[in-house]
Amino acid sequence: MEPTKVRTKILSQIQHMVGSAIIKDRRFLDDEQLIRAEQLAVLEEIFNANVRDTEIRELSSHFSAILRGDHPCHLAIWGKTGTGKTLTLSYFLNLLSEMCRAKNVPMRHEHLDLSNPRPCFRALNDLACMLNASKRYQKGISLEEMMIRIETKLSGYQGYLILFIDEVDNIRRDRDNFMTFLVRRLPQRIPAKLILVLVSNRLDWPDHLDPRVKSFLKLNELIFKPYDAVDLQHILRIRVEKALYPGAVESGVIEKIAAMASRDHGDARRAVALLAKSAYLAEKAGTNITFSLVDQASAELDQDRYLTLLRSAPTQLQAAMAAVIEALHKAKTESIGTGEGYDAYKLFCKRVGLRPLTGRAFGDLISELDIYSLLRSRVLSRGRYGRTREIVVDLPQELVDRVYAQILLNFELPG
DNA sequence: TGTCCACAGGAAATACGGGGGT
DNA sequence: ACCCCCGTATTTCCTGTGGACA
Repeated sequence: MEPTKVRTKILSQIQHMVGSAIIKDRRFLDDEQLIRAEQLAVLEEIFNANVRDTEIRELSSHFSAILRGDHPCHLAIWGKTGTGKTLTLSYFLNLLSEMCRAKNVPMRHEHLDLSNPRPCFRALNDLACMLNASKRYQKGISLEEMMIRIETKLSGYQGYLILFIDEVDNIRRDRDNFMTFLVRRLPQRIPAKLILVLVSNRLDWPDHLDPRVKSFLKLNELIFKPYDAVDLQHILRIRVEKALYPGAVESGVIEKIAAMASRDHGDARRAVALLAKSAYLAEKAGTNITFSLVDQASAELDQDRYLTLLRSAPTQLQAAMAAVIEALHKAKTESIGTGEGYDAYKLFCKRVGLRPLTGRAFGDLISELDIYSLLRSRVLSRGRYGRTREIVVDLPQELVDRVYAQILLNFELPG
């Protein structure tokens, strides 16, 4: 047999034996693993399917002023997570900067990503780092100093400067300070033509802004609508094509995933995550992706969210959660009050050698857990028996067990 | 109707870890 | 080495409160 034939034969045998292998390139199931260029390539295909058409047209009309030498005003963009704000914008800005270069219009753009919350100081520091105006600091330098460094660095630049600030409302403290700097102070002190692109996922975002800043801020608004089921289908098809072998997906599955995701939030990232999880399950089970696997994947994805959230949570928060679970278990009732929770917490801390916090602080931990929806708490007055928070954990028992086990693991305790 | 429980939750004070300037 | 500044976490201190009970 000639070599190539052997090759083909073996390949086809392997193919046959691993007939269950349905994933061709798993990187395309996880954006984190794609390099920037690939992400943009995927995005381009999505745009080619006329998804996000209106948004891109609006962006173009907003920024076209630059090519004419005008100074467009700032831009506020609103859209929920996973509606492609960040990617669309960076795609667009890259394109724009190419055009500017071709036409000899000086333009630079920077992307400040605040997707995890940070205080004003860190945000400024990050900005400074991006502009090479300063090294990375943890603490210790005054805000004023940081601002001055940024200004000095930019003092020689005369062209357009587009600052793309992602998730602005994630600035926890001193947001007004930060905004005042960007909106009022910076434009006055640097020669560049500054255009801010402020992205947020809350519609009411500008409302709790210092009125003085707000009146100063001339905004153009652009809204990213959540993807609808049809958009999501396009997006998923592209992924399926790149990541899976043909025929791996049973008919109707894409439609189902798209429908589920668009019903929830229209979040493309979650749609892709659901596809990925389904594919992994299918591969493990040695079948194609079926309806029931999608359901299963969806359930597991929900649970994973809680577990990863908890894994990276501060120890005190984990201790509080474990205590609540224990107390609830011992009480044999649906709910417990803050006092019982706190007692259990102190006990738990003693067991794992953790210094217990005050009752006051414990209350805050409970509110935080509530925000993460790991538990539900509401204040309840029991008349002469005082006021307390009624704490309930309304997660499936299986998940509660897994959460508890995970916490014990983190404390390196035997189950 | 008033009392009083068992906390909630705001504000200010304090502790702490880390860095800069000199 | 010293002192001061910063942001963050926690404590301390405090006032407030819905309703069962007398």
